[in-house]
Amino acid sequence: MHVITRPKPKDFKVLITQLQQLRSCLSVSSSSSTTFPAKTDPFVHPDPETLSQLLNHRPGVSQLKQIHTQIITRACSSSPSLTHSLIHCYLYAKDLTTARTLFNSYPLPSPPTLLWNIMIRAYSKLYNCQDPIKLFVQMLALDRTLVIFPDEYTFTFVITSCSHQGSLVYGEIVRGMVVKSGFESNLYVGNAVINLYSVFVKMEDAHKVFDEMSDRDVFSWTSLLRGYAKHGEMRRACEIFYQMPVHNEVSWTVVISGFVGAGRYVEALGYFREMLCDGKVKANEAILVCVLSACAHLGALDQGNWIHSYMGKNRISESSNIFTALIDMYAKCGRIDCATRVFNGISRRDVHNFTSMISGLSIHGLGNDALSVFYQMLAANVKPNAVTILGVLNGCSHSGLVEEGSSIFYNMESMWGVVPEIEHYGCYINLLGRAGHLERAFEIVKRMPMNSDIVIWRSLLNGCRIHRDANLAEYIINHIGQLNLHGCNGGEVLLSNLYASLGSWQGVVEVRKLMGERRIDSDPGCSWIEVDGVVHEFRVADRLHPQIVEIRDKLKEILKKASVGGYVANATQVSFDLNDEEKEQAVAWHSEKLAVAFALMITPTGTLIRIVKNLRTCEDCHSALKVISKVFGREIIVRDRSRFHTFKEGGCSCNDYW
DNA sequence: ATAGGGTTAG
Repeated sequence: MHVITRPKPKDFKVLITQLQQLRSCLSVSSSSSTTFPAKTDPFVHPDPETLSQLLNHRPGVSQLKQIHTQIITRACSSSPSLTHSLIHCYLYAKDLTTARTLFNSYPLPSPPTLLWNIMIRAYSKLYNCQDPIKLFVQMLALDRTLVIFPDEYTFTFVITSCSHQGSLVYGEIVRGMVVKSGFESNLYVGNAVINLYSVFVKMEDAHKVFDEMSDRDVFSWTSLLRGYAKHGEMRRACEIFYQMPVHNEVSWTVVISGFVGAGRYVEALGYFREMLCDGKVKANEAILVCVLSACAHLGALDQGNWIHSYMGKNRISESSNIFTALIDMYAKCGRIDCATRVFNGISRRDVHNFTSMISGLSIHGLGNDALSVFYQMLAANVKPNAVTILGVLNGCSHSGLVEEGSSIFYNMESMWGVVPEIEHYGCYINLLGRAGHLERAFEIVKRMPMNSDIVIWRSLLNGCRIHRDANLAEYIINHIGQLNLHGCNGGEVLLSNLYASLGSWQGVVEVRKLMGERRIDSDPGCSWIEVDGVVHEFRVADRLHPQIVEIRDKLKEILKKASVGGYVANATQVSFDLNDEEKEQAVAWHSEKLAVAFALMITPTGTLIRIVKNLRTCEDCHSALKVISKVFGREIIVRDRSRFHTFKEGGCSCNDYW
């Protein structure tokens, strides 16, 4: 039994006085002033009717407990209507435990359907919780003579709960009952079913239910839309989006986040702009978080800045999510100073805020700062999560902080309860490999509790490449061969790059042949550059950009000047998705070089150039950009897949360690 | 009553 603290009589007096005032205002009962000073002192012993009315005013937790105490001491806790109100109030106050206790002690024979429904709904909001289904099963097991049956509300909540907790099996069982009982024609129930199928990407089923519905609303459309968007089927998603009769904040969010999830950031921003032009829907927090994420991925600083000021003007509340997204955006757009300013302005920082800041410092190669924010976080009693640890380890890795990284890696489970996943191993192995502790790294790979994946091998081989350890590299390649890892995409690219950097052209040719047979493509390289608020996208050997001919000519000219400045083309990391004639040009047409040529072509002399790229910068581009920064007197900031490189006067901020 | 959002190693 739960313990209820006795109320302080004084608090209670205030409450009852308030109620009396309220009654007289509403003139609910003109006689109330005469009934109160009756036989017993109402300040100590309010009657059940007063208690019931007090409950109707949605009291806060402490008042609620006082009323509850009174109900118990006045011996009216067996009153169904008072229990009913109490349960409502405890759920409103988010105290599910007490609500459940009351529910369990509900006077026999059974709580009415309404109470079952609100209990199930309350649990379904907890997401990862089996209780809605357990309750539903209990409800079904009731003696049928009680005439307590699930209704359309029950089904809506139970199915929603199945979607939340990822239980398609239960969902389909419940759906069967829905169909039999005829409740599927109810709009809310039907929508819940569509959503269920969409969450599990069973789009044929979702569509079927949708098509057979007699009436649909924006929820039906949005649930269907979300199914396609989450699955990355953006063509279908857009079709549905344009068929919808109305668009609201949620439908726009689903489309924009769908493009972000599919890595199509330019389109995500395009839809955001369309939403603003459309003018019917104002951006809210959810949409801005998505859009900031798109800006972060693209390095679209101008648009990110615009959104930051838009939030100020439109008084969008600065929630934790927004702070996290802003820090991430500024950090990934190269403005670690702005990210820090946002971070410093947060009064109560949560895990996500800290994590975003730490990861941001790490990609800027500021390992020591990342570590100090991490320690600051621990001092503030904020518990790091799996992502936080990845961020710090990554920071250590970029700055060669082997001892600090090791200490965090070996203590993460005991100190913060974060079990090392393969990502953490990958990060740690990367740290050791880069720092030249190749044997130690390899030992860990062999002792890991899980199978190593291609990322792990790539980290190790990258270490071999940096420290020119051909023996270990060969050994690892043989090892990978035995593990038959060739089947997974990325393995082939890795192998061919490695053979190439070891100078084994025989190996390169073999792998390339294999890739051709299996029709394996490497991820196409892609760079973005924002000029005057417009993001330009360049792909390897791009032919799509409207000014591509000019850009190519400009690039030839640039490389000619660069070679005078000491640049020598280096094709050891050529990707092999090109044919022989294109091969010699392959390095020359890497997307970041095209982007730089474009920037040199259209931006004023001396302007800073900022480029974002989806893959790692190859050695050739890295050395070319160093020379270009000197020859053309430009600072060039490139964010590649793993970190920032600031090219200035012939050098790079990463000190060639990446 | 039912639909939407952030950080994530290389």
